[in-house]
Amino acid sequence: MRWSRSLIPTLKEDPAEAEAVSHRLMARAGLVRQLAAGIYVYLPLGQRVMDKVCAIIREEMNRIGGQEITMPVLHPAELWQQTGRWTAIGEEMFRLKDRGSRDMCLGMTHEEVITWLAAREIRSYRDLPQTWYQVQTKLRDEARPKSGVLRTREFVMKDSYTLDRDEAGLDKSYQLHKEAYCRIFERCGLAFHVVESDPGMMGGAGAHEFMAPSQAGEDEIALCDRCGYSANVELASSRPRPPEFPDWSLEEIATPNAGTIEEVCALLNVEPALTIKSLLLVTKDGPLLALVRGDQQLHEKKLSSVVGEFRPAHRDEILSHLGAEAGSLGPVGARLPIIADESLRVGRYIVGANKDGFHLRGVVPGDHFQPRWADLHHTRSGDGCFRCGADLRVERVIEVGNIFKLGTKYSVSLRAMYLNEAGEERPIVMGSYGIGPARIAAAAIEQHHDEQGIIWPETIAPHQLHLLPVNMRDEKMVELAEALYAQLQAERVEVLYDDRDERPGVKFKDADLLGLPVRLTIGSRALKEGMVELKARKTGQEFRVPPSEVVSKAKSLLPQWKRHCEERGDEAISQ
RNA sequence: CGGGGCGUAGCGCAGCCUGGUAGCGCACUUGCUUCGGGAGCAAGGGGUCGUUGGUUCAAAUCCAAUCGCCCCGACCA
Repeated sequence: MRWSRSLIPTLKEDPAEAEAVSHRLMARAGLVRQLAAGIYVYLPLGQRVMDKVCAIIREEMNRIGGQEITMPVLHPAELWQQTGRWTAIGEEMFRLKDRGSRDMCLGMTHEEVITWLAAREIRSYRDLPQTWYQVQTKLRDEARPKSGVLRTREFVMKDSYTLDRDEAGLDKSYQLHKEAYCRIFERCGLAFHVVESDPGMMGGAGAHEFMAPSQAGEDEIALCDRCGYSANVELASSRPRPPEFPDWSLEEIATPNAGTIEEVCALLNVEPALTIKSLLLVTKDGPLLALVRGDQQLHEKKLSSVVGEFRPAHRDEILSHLGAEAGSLGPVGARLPIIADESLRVGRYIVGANKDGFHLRGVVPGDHFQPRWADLHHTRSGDGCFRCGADLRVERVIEVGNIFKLGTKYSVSLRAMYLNEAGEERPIVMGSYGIGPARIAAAAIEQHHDEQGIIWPETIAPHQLHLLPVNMRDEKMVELAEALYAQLQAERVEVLYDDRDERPGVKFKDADLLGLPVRLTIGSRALKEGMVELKARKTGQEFRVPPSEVVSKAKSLLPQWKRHCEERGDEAISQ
């Protein structure tokens, strides 16, 4: 590709609205432009990256027996009403009416459509298993689009769905997807973790997420380096380190004007881990006192998975149920259901006395009050792994893929059935699997860049080689550049030829910004000795070679590319 | 949806507090010089100051409403 004839609008400065590294670099390198909040145009280089990523995804999906289809973006409401998601999903779904006033929506995911298709095309156990996938645009009216292409309202997703006759079949399909996904992210040059995740509204029996470490991520995962435990913090269990418990006996102590944990701790000169945070909540079954250790955070999702929806109590409710203000609440003597975090099973603590200005010291949970135990705390770095006890590490990550065991949730509601050998009607057992190619591209940039710009993994770089003649007014240089351009193309090396009549500094800066794996510089310095220069973007290594050796040297600097070419035509792994 | 910030030339910004009719850098056009890390000189083109309404002799500037974008939080199939 000749730069002079291409749309590659690089920017010297960061766009004002871009904060995340990948957002800044994608805009500056001329990969994307923003049309509106969470809506992006992919320019030629950005499109090439997306094409590369999608090609890898398609290869790996086909390898596990996936068949590509394309489902519609526009869906009739009826399908979504049948599964209950028409009402279960809120404002995140784009809804509209057609000219006949029929309710329609824009597809944010395709379980409904795929199940509709399965319901009408699958009849017998002989038709199973099946793996169907598409690479298609999803629309979600996100409450807050952010971080460039990391969270957008319109985005391309590879989504696939497996159809099996039973759980065992699903397990196998699920495992194949898990392995395929690992290969995809590896080939795209990403560092990533596979973690257990919360199946959430997708319903079903199990789920994993593929998480690429990055500061720009929105999720956090807990990792154990010793036993390999890894989970989204939404789900992760941990054992907070117990403090040294003083040998307190039970007594009431005055704590005037000390309401918050910090104030109480400052007043009594103790660490927060020796206190208990008591929160009065209102559930649909009435008031409930929830307890976590003073240095811990209540994990609202964990609690609501145990007690259902809840809200904090109002001041008058607190006064009427416990007879004290929020700063002096405690479980002792409370005539309320109490739920306490597991980490409180041991120790002696300071708790509110349910009497303004007083606390109780030396309270032993399970002894002085009887709670129901549950995992309610937020996992933090340094907590003990609940499996092996080693220190957990909490890392910020970008979710680049997820896999769900759906089970029969959708096949039952949409009547996607098959007949087994005995002639009995059975619901199809389904799985659902998603990957965001734009997130892969952005995560790759987040993980591979420096002050000067992007450092693309070879496999998803928009081009392999950046051909840079230093001076386009030097006939000899141009002659050689043109010859090498033709030769490299003939050898199927993807070349971006910077044939612009720009000053060298501009071209070098842009080359670093675009971050193609190999730069081929043709300049007067080396040319005097009949040489040209090859430089690896990643390592900064430079090589002087005669023009005749450019192709072989360039290829040796692109091992991934070479291996990828050799691998083409691999036999598919059948299911 | 709650909190905060910002909308002035293609991009990045100043001007606003203290009203007097718009400026800087980059980019762009032309010419000359320059050519291995974002060149220099000279001459140009380009802006209903997000929008609407109000105050005023006069509004980019003050007031109100509204739209848009970003960040934090809530939410997130």
